[in-house]
Amino acid sequence: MAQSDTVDRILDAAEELFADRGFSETSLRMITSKAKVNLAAVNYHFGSKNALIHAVFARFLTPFSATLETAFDDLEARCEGQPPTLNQTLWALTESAVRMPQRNEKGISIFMRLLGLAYTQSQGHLRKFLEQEYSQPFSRFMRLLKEATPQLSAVDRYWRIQFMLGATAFTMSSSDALRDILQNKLGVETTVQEIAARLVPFLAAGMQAEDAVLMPSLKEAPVA
Amino acid sequence: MAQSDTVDRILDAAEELFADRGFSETSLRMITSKAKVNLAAVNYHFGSKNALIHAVFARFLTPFSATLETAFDDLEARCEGQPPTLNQTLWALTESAVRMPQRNEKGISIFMRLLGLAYTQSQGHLRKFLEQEYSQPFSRFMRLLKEATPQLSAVDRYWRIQFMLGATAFTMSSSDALRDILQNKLGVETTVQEIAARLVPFLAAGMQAEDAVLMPSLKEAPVA
DNA sequence: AGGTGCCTCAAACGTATGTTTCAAACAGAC
DNA sequence: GTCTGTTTGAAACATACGTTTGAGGCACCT
Repeated sequence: MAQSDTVDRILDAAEELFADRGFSETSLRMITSKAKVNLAAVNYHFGSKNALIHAVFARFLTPFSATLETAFDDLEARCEGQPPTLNQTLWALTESAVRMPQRNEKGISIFMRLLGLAYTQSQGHLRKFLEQEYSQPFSRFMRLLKEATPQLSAVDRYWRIQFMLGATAFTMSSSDALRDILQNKLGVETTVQEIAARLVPFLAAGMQAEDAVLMPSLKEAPVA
Repeated sequence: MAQSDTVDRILDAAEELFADRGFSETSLRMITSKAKVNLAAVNYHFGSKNALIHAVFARFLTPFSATLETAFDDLEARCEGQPPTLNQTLWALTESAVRMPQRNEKGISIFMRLLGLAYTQSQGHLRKFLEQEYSQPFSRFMRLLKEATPQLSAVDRYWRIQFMLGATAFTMSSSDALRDILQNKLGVETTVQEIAARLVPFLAAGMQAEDAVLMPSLKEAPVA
């Protein structure tokens, strides 16, 4: 075997198991036995379980954020000073994700689920790690979003970004299960690319929705 | 003390801790010590930790699904045969949630987070429990959605419902953290009602977006 | 007073977890 | 071949978990 292919085997097994079962619910013994590796190897190579979790994210996120930066560079160059539209920005992100070299057939969806879990499970260390490690492309995406939706108030934009993130993370995170259901119910096959193609228009439309009206309950029952 | 106020103290503590930290990350010892109750009381009154989780959901969900049913009844009666609009349907759901009698100041948001966790954490027993216990109002909501969006193909509708579910579950599931961020960044206070008031227009707009176009990467770079 | 159910308590049980240890195996340099 | 630093191996460690136990308390009934 190549020099310490143990490390990669651990990362592969951990990535898949974390995505399937969450972080706390995945033990080191599950990981090492799936990876066919000795238990102590994890602590030897990574130091701790938390550090392993960080490494799983870093292996995907570091090349991805580089890809994303150049995609944004291209986009801004093509727009010559004018701010890119919302659709363009969302597509730049989506295509960067979809075009990432994929380790196996499950591809991007595993990682989408991991990102969803990172936000959902209250693993303080993970959020802190992600925020301080990948703040640059994140901030840039936020800036592009802001320039593409100047009509929104900061608060509206903030919440709608959360809604976008939620729709994306949730859908992608369970896309395997959802695809199966769709297959059984309607007999339709679906790829991650097609899901993305459906998701982006949904997100763009929601992002550009009319301003929220007052809640009907505060006045009368809603009509029409 | 009143007859077994222990049960309620356990439920209160469990509800809050589960919402804060997730199910696996919350131990019975945390719950019983927060509730100022003996450790064995959980297994005595509920039988197991999983059964306690179910009880936490049932305490909220059972009255809620009753409220929701009457809300749907009212809505359909008001529409006199015509199918309710998408906005009406979403508002009926939202208002039913918001109007639930709240046990404490944190109110509905704790429970929204629990529902999000239920979908996110891969606790098989929980999803099974929720699906077979509350399938009726769920199916009814789905039927209303279908009648409110006749222009969508079944596949489009299916995916967009997942997007809605994701935006809702994800946002609500981390709404405390998000509110804190918003508080610190922009100095704005936000109630769950206000989040819901922002969420519904976003969802409705996304649900009714124009049909998805082909993915730009399949042809040329996106312009305008 | 005595007895009966329901409940609480402290302690223990068995198991699973993350981590550590230390000897053995291995690779490459001399 | 021998030495050196790195990696693997089986076993143990300490801790935390969910659950069970059995003795005790308390209220209520006859």
